[in-house]
Parts: sequence; structure tokens; C-alpha cells
Amino acid sequence: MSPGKPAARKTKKRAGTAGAGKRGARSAAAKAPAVLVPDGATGGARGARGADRREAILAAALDEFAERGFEAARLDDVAKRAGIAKGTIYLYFRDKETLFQELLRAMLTPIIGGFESLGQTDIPTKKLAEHMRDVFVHEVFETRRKDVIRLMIAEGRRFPKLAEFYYREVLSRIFEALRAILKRGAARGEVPEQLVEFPQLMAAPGLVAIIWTGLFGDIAPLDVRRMMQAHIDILFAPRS
Amino acid sequence: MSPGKPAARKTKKRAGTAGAGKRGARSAAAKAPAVLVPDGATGGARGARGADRREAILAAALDEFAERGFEAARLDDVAKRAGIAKGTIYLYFRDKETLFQELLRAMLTPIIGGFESLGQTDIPTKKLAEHMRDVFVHEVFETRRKDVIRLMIAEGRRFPKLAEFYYREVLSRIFEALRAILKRGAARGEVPEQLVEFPQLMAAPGLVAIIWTGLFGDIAPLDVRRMMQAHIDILFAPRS
Amino acid sequence: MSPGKPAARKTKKRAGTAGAGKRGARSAAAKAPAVLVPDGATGGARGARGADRREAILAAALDEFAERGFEAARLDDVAKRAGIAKGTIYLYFRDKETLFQELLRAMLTPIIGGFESLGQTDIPTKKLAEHMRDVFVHEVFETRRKDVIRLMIAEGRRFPKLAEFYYREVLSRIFEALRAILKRGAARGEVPEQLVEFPQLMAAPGLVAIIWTGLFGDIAPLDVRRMMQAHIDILFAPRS
Amino acid sequence: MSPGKPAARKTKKRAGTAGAGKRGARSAAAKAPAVLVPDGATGGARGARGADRREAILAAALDEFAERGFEAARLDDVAKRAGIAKGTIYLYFRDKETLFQELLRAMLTPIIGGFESLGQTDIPTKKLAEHMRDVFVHEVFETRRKDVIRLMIAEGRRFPKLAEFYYREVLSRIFEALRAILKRGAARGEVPEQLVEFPQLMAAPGLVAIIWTGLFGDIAPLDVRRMMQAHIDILFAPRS
DNA sequence: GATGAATGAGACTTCATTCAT
DNA sequence: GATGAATGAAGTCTCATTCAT
Repeated sequence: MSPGKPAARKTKKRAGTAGAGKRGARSAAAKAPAVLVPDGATGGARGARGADRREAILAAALDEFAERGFEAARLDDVAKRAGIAKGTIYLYFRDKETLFQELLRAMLTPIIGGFESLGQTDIPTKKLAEHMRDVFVHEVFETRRKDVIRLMIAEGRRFPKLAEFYYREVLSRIFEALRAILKRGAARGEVPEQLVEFPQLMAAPGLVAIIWTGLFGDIAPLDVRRMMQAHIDILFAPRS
Repeated sequence: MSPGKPAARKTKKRAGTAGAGKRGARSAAAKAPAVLVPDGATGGARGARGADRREAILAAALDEFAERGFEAARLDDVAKRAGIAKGTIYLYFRDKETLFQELLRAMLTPIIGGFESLGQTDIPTKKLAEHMRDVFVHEVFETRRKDVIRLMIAEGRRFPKLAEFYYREVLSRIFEALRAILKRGAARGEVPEQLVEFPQLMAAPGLVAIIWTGLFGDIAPLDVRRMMQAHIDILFAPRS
Repeated sequence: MSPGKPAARKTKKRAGTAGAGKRGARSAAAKAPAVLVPDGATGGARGARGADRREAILAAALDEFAERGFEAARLDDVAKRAGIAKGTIYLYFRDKETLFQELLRAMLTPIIGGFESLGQTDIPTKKLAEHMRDVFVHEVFETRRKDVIRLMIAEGRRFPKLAEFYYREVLSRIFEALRAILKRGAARGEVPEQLVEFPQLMAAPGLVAIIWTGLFGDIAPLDVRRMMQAHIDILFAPRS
Repeated sequence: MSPGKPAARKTKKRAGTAGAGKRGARSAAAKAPAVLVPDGATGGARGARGADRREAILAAALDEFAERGFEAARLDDVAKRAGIAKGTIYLYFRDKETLFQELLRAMLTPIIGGFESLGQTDIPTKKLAEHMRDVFVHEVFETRRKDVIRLMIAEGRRFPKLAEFYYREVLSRIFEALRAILKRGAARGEVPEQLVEFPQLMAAPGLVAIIWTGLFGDIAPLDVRRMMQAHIDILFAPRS
């Protein structure tokens, strides 16, 4: 669970990854590709090989970056995990930085999809909020995407372009949609007015969940779902 | 055959360092020391020098680590920024990792102080919350401590010991105090019950503030104070 | 998801010295490879290159270590002498210490060969001794192996494992064989009894030869062959 | 006895000098000074302080150099062991190399004394040889001088001047005296003629003793005295 | 297209030496 | 004279990137 001693760099002998190389390496790959690549691109005849490779690299990169951060991750390990040669990475990505950025972009983009359509329905805002919470828990928190967001948080400052992209393509859109929903809810008296101006307050527990779990998950587990429910209950409490 | 002169190492002239001390180097030092060092320790005759140096290094390290992260920060730059020689760092810290950890420990520990005493007073919980928000804004958000927390968030996973320390020495205490306050507030009907179980919900906007500002501060400024006020208003809204 | 093992790092297994090749790299390489590598393994198309490099590094390392000792030798110079880049060394040896130890092991191991078979013959012990002296002079004293033994003597204390290896794999075997020979010789009255218990006395002039030549060879040359002959004459003098 | 792991340089914490600093540090100092400094220089009033310091440094240096070799020994440790400040060393010795050379010179010079007078007596050569063996065992082998000779052997090649000095001032004189003795012995038929030309053969077991003990003393102890006796018995065996 | 050996800039760390106190 | 904090050259080792096969 815990990432172990940080100073891994100094140990002379590599910590025996033993089985992990075979088993663990693919685990992420099995999940991620569907997310990273538009359907249909996978099934091709021979040319598909290239796309597969790309996927394998991205999946492996996610594992390594998530585990060690951008600087500490080694392309050597990414290659090993992807089951390819180190040089091959450079056939698909200009350099480490590009790999990192494309990984994050690829993983972050599809998040929006679900949210933007939510505003259409006419169900009670609280129900909507609970649905959003479920989506977050299942599609983000219990997913590799949680790690992607964590990476974004940890490294974002050093990749301003990436942060901007994330804001423009993801956050601003989500908050746009959210704001619309909250506005309607406020109009109906279901939600406090203030949320409209600061939809971040609505999302804050998600952020807490990701960070808390990452840092203190082992020492002080957090029941994320219940926390988010509590938050919703507070926001949507009937007010006088 | 004959090895000739054994390693006759000559020290080159100190020419290089001559005008070394750049004034800009002190920028952070001007702020941090007050935090890092107990008042009065500065003026001494003997040990003071050492403490000063230590402070200068910590201040410079904060700048570098905050800007680049643990791995990417170079001790060379830390030294340059502190206006000292590279080797001097090692007179005060065993290695880069120790420097990093001591920096965070030194900056994080004093955070608790202010919070723990808050529970004693008997003023309305909302007022207390607003006071806490002010403390946060002035003592953390508008301070280098904001960067320290950001560092903790970004690198914490790779320094489990540090994360544990932070949880044990800082967070758990703050939440302990917070929980007591909220309990009393809930008993008086000022605060929703759920906050007692999840005091994280109370602190969440602070987290949002730090991360948002760090990543999107330039693109999409956030009025942190107002956001936190909105949050308080929602939590303490009279409920039916 | 979970950070799992801290490192996916694997120890690179060097596919042994299996593949081989000669053709020297530099001065010492011209001599050493024949010693370090079994003949006939040269032909391979693929691995040959790697083995060559390895040989070149070992040869260069021998030069540098012999000239300056373990600590003072610089890998930079080893690389330069081998005609490769600094980093390349680390593709073949984990670190400086490993390089040093593998060098000594590789050079010392084959020494035993010649000696162990000597006991089989039935020629007079004195003739045997003279033959051994010739082997020593040609295979050790006039060879790079002389330097290796010098290194072993000079640095052995700081590498107890290596010293133990040398004793176990080389010396004890040689002395075993020697003792058998001397025992037979003593039974025949050709050799003084005492030599059986202290075969070191038989080998002592070899040690003297190596050390004397190393230290005073230029100032006070020593006719090693004649000295060893004198020693043999004394030991095998007919006694009353 | 054994120097421990060779890679001491890499361990983060210095091998626990703990007790050694107090106890071990003085051990050598207690013995060496008498050797290093002409009698009478010690007892002065106040000025003696300087000579004492010098002695302390030399004694400490011997310990450190013997344990780690010239390159690996750190002046910091020498100072610590001598109970002085690092900079003080430079008040007495120009630099590390000078310290090393003066140490060896100081320790090696007095060795000759005893030997040169031996030739005067008229006792049987074998008795003389046995006496010399006793002197060697007590004054060299069981003494710090053994380490000095070991150092000479290990580092001599890198300090040609020192080797030359040793040869000129020590070895050549000893062998001169030895040769005279052996010549007389040979004339009387007590000793084989050949020894006169190669007195090294007489001294060889001493060399073996020092080196063997240093390298394999722990694994395969050697009864030095008996070995030397055996050697003498062989050399002086009545011959037909 | 793939490979992986090779490269070499660059990071951390050590330690002989200096010098202000 | 002593001190020991400070210096910075130098050494080991890592790893992103290249390129011949």
C-alpha cells in the first residue's frame, strides 16, 4: 500500500519486483485503453499494432508517473512495464514531457462527457447531486483517473500549459454545466444561492477525497461516499 | 609505469565566489525566518551565525522546492539562492531528503498553535468559523505556508513518513480541536450534525483555495475569502 | 491504484561472461583478454560486441586500478582508456566496487588451473618446483596478473569478501596441491618436513618478487628467476 | 580486526566510532609516540604541547591510514581521533600527503637501529637468526609497525619518493647488515651460500607473515613464530 | 518499425584545504 | 596557536535521448 521508502534511488539493488512485472504491469493497461482510445481503433488488422503500442505505453506511463511523479519516473521502467524497448517510446512520443502531457490530456478529456448531459434532465437537484457523486465515486475515485487528477494537482504548476488545458477543456466546462444546474436549483429554492457563484464548493469534497486518500488513506481511512453524502445533506438541507 | 605525482589537488583561487551574494537571493529569507526560528535566536554572537545559515538554506529550499518539486529542485540552486556554497548545505542537513523533510516539518508544526486554543472561547460558532477563516487566509494562504502545504500534497505520497508526521502532528490535532468546536455548535443547533463526523468538510474550501490558486490562479482568479464566506454562510444557515 | 511496490526496478542480469571475444582495446587489453576469456568463444555475431566492451573495460580498469589503487582510480579515466563513455561502464558493472571485484575475480580464478594438475606427475620434486617457478614467472610475474596480486595485497583488507574469495578459490587450492606434492617429496626425503606444514615458505619468494619489483624495481632491480632458483637450491639441498 | 565493509563511503552514517573515539583512539597513541619522537622532547614545560599535538596527530593518522588506506582516510577522522580540530593538522603538516609520508618515515626509520648492531656479536648464525626473528615478532609483527609496512606495501607505488626513501634508509641498510652476517655464516658453513646474494630469502617469511595475517588472519590464522622457526630450521639444516 | 547499447550532461555528495574568529 | 565553518573541485552514478543494426 504505502509507496515505501522514497529514497529508492539510493538503494543499490533494485527492489525485487519479481511477479509485479508480469501481473501488475498489465492491470492498468487492461482498464485504461478503453478510455484512452476511441472505440474501433483497436480492432484493425495489422495497423492496429501501432495504436496498441501507444496504449500500452500510456498505460505503463500512468502507472509509473502515478507511483513516482514526473521527475522520478523512469522511461526505462515505462518501457519495461509496457513490454517494449526503451527506444520505442520515442516513436510515439517526442519526449518524456510530451508523454506526460498527452497522458494527462487523454485521461482527462473524457471526464466531461457525463457531466455536460446532466443538466438536461429535470429531476430534483439533490437527486442530481447524488447521481453526480456516484459518477465521481465510480468513474473517478475508484479509477485510475483519481491518480490522473492527483498527478495534475502535484505537477500542474510545472506544466502551466497543461493546467490551462485542463481548466479550459475540463474544469470550466464542468463548472459551466454545474453552474446551470445549481442556478435552476437555486431558483427552485433547493440550493443555497451562494453555490451558484462558487460551484467549487460543490466539488470540494471530491478533492478532499482524492488528496486525503492519497496521503492518509493508510493511517486514517476515510469513508468517501458517506462524507459526500453528508455534504449533500448539508447543502440541500431545507432552510428557513 | 611510475604513477608520477599522486593526486596533488590544488585549490583554485576563490575568484568565483567573489561577488557572489545576489541580493534577490534573500527574497524568501525575508519572510520565512520569522516562521522557522524562534524569535530572539538571531542576535547571538556564536551559534547565531549557524542558525542564520540554516534559515537561509531553508528559505532558499522552500523557494526551489515549491517552484520545481522535490526531485526537480537542484541543491545547486538552493545554495546559489541562499548565497552559500553547495557543500555548506551538508553542514546543516544530511541530504536533500532530510532538507526537504525538515523544511516541511519546521513550517507545518507551528500551524497548529493558533487553532488549538480556539476551542476555549465561548463566542458563537459562526464567528469562530469566520475567525478561523481569517487565520487561514492570513497565516496560511497569504503565506509561504501555502506552498508548504502544496508541497505536502504534491510529494506526500513519496514520503509516507512525512505524511504520517503531518497527519499526526498537525491535521489530527486541528481536526480534534475542530471537532470539539463543531460538537458544541451542533449541540446548540448552530451547525449541522454531519460536520462533527466529517470536519474535513469544514476545511475543504481551504484545500480548494490552495490548489486552485496554484494551478489556475493566473487564468481564473478565485476570491478565496468570499468563497470561504459563502461556505460559512451555507453551513451556518438557519435550518428548519 | 495502489502504489504497490515502490520500485518496478529490476536488477539487470548480465548474461554472464558467456559470450566472449578477444581483440584488445588498449595496452593492457592486448594481454588481459586472453586471460579473462576462454578461447574460442569469439565468433558470435550478436553478443560478441558486449563481451568485447566488457573486456575493454576490465583491461582499462586493470590499468587504472593498478596504477592508482581502488580509491584513487577514477572511472572517468577507465572509460577514457577503454574508449567508451562514462555511463557505459555501468551497463556492465553495477558500480566501481563491483568492477574492481569482478576484475580481480576474473583474473585470479584461472591461476589455479595450472597448479592443481601438477601433483599428478611423478617427476622428482625439485624438478616440479622448478617447473612451478617457471609457471609463476611466465604466467604471473611477467603478466598483468602480477598487478592483480599486488592489488589484492594492497586493497584486500578493505574488501574482506574478496580476500576470502581469493583464499577459498585460489590460495587454499594451490596450497592444497602444493602440500600434497611436498608431502610426497618429504616422504622420499627430497624436501624438509617443515615445508609440509608451511607451504607458504615455498611460495614466499614469489611474494617477495612481486612486492620488491613493484616498489624498488627501478632503484634496485631483482633477478627474480635467479632468486627463486637459489631458494629451490636451498630447499632441496641434500641434507645429512 | 577486520576493517568491515569496504563501501563505508556510501553508508550515510559514519561507522559508529562511538566508543572507539575514546578508547581506540589512544591505543596507538600510547605506543607510537615513543617511537616517533626523540626522547626528551616530550617532557618540556609548556612548549611540549606542540610536540604532543604532533604525536597525537601522527598516532591518529596511523590508525586511520592503516584502516582505510591513504585515499580513503579522512583528515576529519584523524582530527577527531586525535582530539583536535581539523584545521590544526595543517599547523603541523603541509597537507595530507605530507602527513602520510612523514608518518611512514618516522615509523620506519627506527627499525634499522637494532639490526645494524647485530653483526658485531660472534654467536652462531642460527642463534642470531632466531634473535632476529624474535625482534621482528616483538618489534614489528606485534606492533603498529606491522601496519606501517603494510601501508608501505599497499601505497608505496604511488609514492615513489617514499619507496626510495624506505629502500635507501631502511631496507638497503638492513640487507647490508644481513649480508655481512650471512657471509660470515656461509664462510663457517652454517648457511647456504645462496643466501648471501639474496638476503631477501631470509626476510621473505616476515613479509608473508604480515600480508597473510592482514588478508586471511581471520579465515586462516597463521602461527607466525612457528613458521619462521621452520624456515630457520630449513635454512640452517646441516647439509652434506 | 523496433531495439537496446551507448552516450554524456547533470545531479548529489564528499572532503582536502582555507581563513575569519 | 586553535578552531571549525565554509568552500568548491572532483568523483560516482543516473537516466533521457540517440542511433546503428
